[in-house]
Amino acid sequence: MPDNPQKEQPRRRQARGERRIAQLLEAAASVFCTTGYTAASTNAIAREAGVSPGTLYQFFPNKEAIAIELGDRLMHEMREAYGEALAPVDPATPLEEAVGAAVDRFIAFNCDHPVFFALMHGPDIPGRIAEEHDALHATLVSRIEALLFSLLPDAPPADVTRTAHVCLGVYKAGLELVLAHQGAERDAYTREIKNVLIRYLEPLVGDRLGAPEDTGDTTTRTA
Amino acid sequence: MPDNPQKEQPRRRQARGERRIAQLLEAAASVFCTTGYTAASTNAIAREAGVSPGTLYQFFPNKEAIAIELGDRLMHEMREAYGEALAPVDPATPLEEAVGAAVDRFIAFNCDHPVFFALMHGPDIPGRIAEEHDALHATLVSRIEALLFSLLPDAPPADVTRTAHVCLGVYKAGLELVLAHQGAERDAYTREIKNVLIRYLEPLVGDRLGAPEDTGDTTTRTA
DNA sequence: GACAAACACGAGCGGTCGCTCGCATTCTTG
DNA sequence: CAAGAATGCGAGCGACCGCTCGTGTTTGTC
Repeated sequence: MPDNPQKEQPRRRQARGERRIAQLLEAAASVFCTTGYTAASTNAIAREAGVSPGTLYQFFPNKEAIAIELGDRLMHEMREAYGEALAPVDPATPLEEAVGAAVDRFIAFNCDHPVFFALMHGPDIPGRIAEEHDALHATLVSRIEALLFSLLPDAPPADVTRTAHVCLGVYKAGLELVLAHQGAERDAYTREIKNVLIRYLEPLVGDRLGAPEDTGDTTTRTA
Repeated sequence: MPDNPQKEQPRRRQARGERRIAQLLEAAASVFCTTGYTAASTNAIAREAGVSPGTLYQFFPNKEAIAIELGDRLMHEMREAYGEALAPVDPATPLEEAVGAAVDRFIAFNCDHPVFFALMHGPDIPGRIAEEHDALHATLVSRIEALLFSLLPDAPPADVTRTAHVCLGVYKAGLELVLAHQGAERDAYTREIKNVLIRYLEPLVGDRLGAPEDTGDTTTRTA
């Protein structure tokens, strides 16, 4: 057995091929954005890229692979550019700052790459992309959970998890509103989303700072 | 010209036909729920209803008409059962009560009719359903605007509109979370959505009642 | 019972879509 | 330059889908 059955022989790509791949992915992003994944035909993607259907299938085994490759590149770019937004948050950071920074980063990424939203929120996406989305979703939820738990060590875990899911859901709804507007209105909606999240979380953690309520707690204050 | 060109002759339906129509709509609701509108094939709907494709087209001119009829019936049922949730709100009602009642009503309706969510939020719905959804959306936004305006007569209209859109977006995100859970967890998420909305709106209207802030305003207080 | 209208069937038509295949062209390598 | 690999083309295959049509069955009316 000279060849391993599972190992696909790595075709030696020429520079031309790499250019075609990038071109096809760009065309696919455009078509996915305007029509969604299922409604996007491979012939339309090839036409948008100015090549023939056969050429498209020279570089991608099937339609799903196009979306997967696009999703992988977006994920990589996201982790590279905004990975720190996923990093554990310093508990000393004011709530407004932490929420504002995270929201700004993710909204900026989605505004720069609208196809990300189209791929992740389509109801008809291929299984692999759905897996990636679920993984990202779970990562974000656990990050938010960690932040909340560091602020509310005595809260029931189920409540923390639920609150984290609500935060992420609110962010996604806000993202949709933000992407639907432009310019000053877009900024105003971004501001509103931060307000929603801050006002939602403030009563939970607000007693740590500056706004003491007579709830009888004796938790230590930072600063 | 003995016949009016635009007037479709009303076929005399027998009781059997009405039963078939209800049966087909129920099957369509089931298929739409599980696969979405575009991915649902008319053959699958007919199979689910236990009839042949030809029978389906005895009662519906095309696939879109099935979704439209389903949407119309849902809209009618919604207006009949929960129309009062759309009615103008008495400005004297406490915020918690108004928000809680509206959220409860709409969430109950969506839990009873999950196909409503599938039809209204699919990205591939036919134009007529999209129109109905937009109309409903606009109605809800203007209702919320009216409520907000009655509480904040001196706020810029653009801000009121934006706040209304944010409220509706938050509600929709919450609806998705609520529908994804069951039992006690579902109730807990419902409670959280109300919290998000109340805490978001409270700082805007809270100064009308009990929690005066030294913002220097001299607006008259009710009660 | 006679007759027409409504109901029911399911093979199949026209069309689209994902994808293939045979062949031409361009690049790399020796 | 020659040979082979990578790239490029586009007609078209097979499958599926929305929908039709000819035919047969049930129901209502006289």
